[in-house]
Amino acid sequence: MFDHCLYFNTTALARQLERVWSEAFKPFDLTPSQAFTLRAVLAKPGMLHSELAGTLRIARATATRAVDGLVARGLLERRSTKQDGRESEIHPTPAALTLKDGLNDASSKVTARLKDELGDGTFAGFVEQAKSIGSHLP
Amino acid sequence: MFDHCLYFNTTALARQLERVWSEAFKPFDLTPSQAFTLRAVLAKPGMLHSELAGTLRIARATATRAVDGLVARGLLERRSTKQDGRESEIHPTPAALTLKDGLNDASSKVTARLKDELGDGTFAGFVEQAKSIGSHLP
DNA sequence: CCCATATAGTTGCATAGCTAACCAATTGAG
DNA sequence: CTCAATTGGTTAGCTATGCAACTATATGGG
Repeated sequence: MFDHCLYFNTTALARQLERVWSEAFKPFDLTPSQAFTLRAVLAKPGMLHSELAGTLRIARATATRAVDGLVARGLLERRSTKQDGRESEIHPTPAALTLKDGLNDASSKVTARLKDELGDGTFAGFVEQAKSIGSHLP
Repeated sequence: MFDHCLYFNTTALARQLERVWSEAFKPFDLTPSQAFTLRAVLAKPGMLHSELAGTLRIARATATRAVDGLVARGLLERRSTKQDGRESEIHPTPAALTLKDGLNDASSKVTARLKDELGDGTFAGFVEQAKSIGSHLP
């Protein structure tokens, strides 16, 4: 019925992938959103909220809530900057640091598995196209 | 940072497309989900909830709620079937019938515009790949 | 015929996302 | 220097989605 619809097929695929990545991060008891938020901060400790929103391509409000959740879980903490009283830096706690390699490994593993199952070229080509299409949209 | 991640890029694109299609259906005061639900039922009046869930590739519970919303808006109605007391058919109301062509036109228009902006081959190829990847996932 | 099992749909609870409106701090034009 | 405009972040309120547990109705084996 919506066989040729870009919206329909992309959103449906996104929901399927949500399930696959949920499974991958389940050992850490983190959802994909939480895991990606954490990975972003672990890759650049001290980043600001707006920077996180940009990195994750989500709205600032959503970034606020993602950080709230991980602060409550004891994995992130906020520190206000000296220079600008509006900003606050996001830092991983020691507990988060112990997860860093595991999270990155879990991601690599699921990626490698899918590349294997789908074919390496298909995989990379699709991701490139997704980025290219996104770059043409508002 | 997540430049080569299938999950990340697909979900990010899905969110962008959500915005584009929201705009397309705004004249009808319908969200994309509502519009697609309605289009599915208009294409096959009397379909059952589980069939709708299958068509839209969403969970049955989500289909229940989508129909709830459109029943409240006076666009759909439920009718229990004679044969099986568990089932209920979903039918468009007369109000919904007047929207049918408009909705399908709006979809065609946004699709045509994107095909034009992205290139016809890119568009179709991407959709095919999305379906193919989905078909390899659980 | 009756109970165990299966199926259609619903409900409860939770997550993630958005926009719009807001607060607080900074900046800059006059 | 002061006040208007901007900017970083938060809050409120909404939608869509999922899973798990539930209700109610069939159905089929003994």
